[in-house]
Amino acid sequence: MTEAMISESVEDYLEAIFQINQQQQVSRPKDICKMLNVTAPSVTKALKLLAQLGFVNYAPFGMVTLTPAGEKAAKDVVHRHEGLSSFLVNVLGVDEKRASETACKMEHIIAPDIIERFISYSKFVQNSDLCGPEFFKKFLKFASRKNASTKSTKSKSSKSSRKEQ
Amino acid sequence: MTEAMISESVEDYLEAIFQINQQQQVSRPKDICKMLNVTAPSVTKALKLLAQLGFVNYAPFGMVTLTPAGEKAAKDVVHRHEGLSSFLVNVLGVDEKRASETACKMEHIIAPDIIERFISYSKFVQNSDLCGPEFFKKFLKFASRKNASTKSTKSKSSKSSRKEQ
DNA sequence: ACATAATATTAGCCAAGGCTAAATTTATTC
DNA sequence: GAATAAATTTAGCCTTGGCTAATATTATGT
Repeated sequence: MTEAMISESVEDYLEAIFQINQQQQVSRPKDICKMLNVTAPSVTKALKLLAQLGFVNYAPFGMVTLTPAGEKAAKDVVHRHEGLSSFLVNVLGVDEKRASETACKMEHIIAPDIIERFISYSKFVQNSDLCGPEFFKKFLKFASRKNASTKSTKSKSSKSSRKEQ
Repeated sequence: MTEAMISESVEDYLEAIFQINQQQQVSRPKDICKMLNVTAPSVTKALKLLAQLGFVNYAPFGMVTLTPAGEKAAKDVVHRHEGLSSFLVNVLGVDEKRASETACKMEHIIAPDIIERFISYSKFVQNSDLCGPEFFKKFLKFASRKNASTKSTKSKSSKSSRKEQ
């Protein structure tokens, strides 16, 4: 009923600020620009919105920190991001960089309980000895075989299955 | 280099038109409205764009059909949709309806080669006897255990994808 | 065939979230 | 402590893709 709905963009900013603050206590707009690949005016505008939503402490020309609510929301996004990213890496064998990029998009659009399923699955497969450690290797072989016979992507190089661009 | 980039919205319209045409040869704007939960003017506007992109045959007050290019693009979207949907149902145990809703969002944002991974995985797990038929059941149990201890979703169901303002 | 209902279209608005250019503020350097 | 550089903000534009209200067209029922 309350809760105001958080847009994808807002989630991205929260996540970015959280990450930056991990390393330097506070965020400056410039850092956020770099992290999200947007221009400075976009960041200013976003910060005003975040402040208005009660997620950040912000005053013009000042440093940016997360409020408790912002911290909570950010941690939630990060949880989803990391869970999905793990899934992509550990279950599907996607390389780290692309897994993170992909998680970054998935995290906003998939319902939380389904995201938890992804996370559970990832954990399950890793713990489970129902299928040996063979399992993952076999899948990678299976997937690359499929890949070979598929028009799907233009996939530039694709010379060695993993890490294609 | 060419290829013009297809937006999410365009993909949704293509998919909808394709599905409708499966059952009734041609689509009328009204059907598209219903399928996508948008208003008639939105459909008109979209159809003009689709026609301009060369994906549909459309004249005001006329029926809508897909051009060969539109057909190709639509089939591609449908392939991704069904593959992802299968994955969600068969690997993660999500129910059909929500799987379809979720696939509908995932299909636009995940790179094609990664979508193929999802699809491969789904097939692999189903064929593979590396892990018995126990595997899926055990996972469901595992997941519901996890689930119990999670606040996760209010899930409000949002009956049909778009438009929750 | 004509009145009414159903469909489509046009016109124009709105919000989100980018962007550039210009102005302002803060930092740095001699 | 000026002068310049760097960072930030303001102002205003643009595109996408919805929407409503009003208009126009097509279909239907008697």
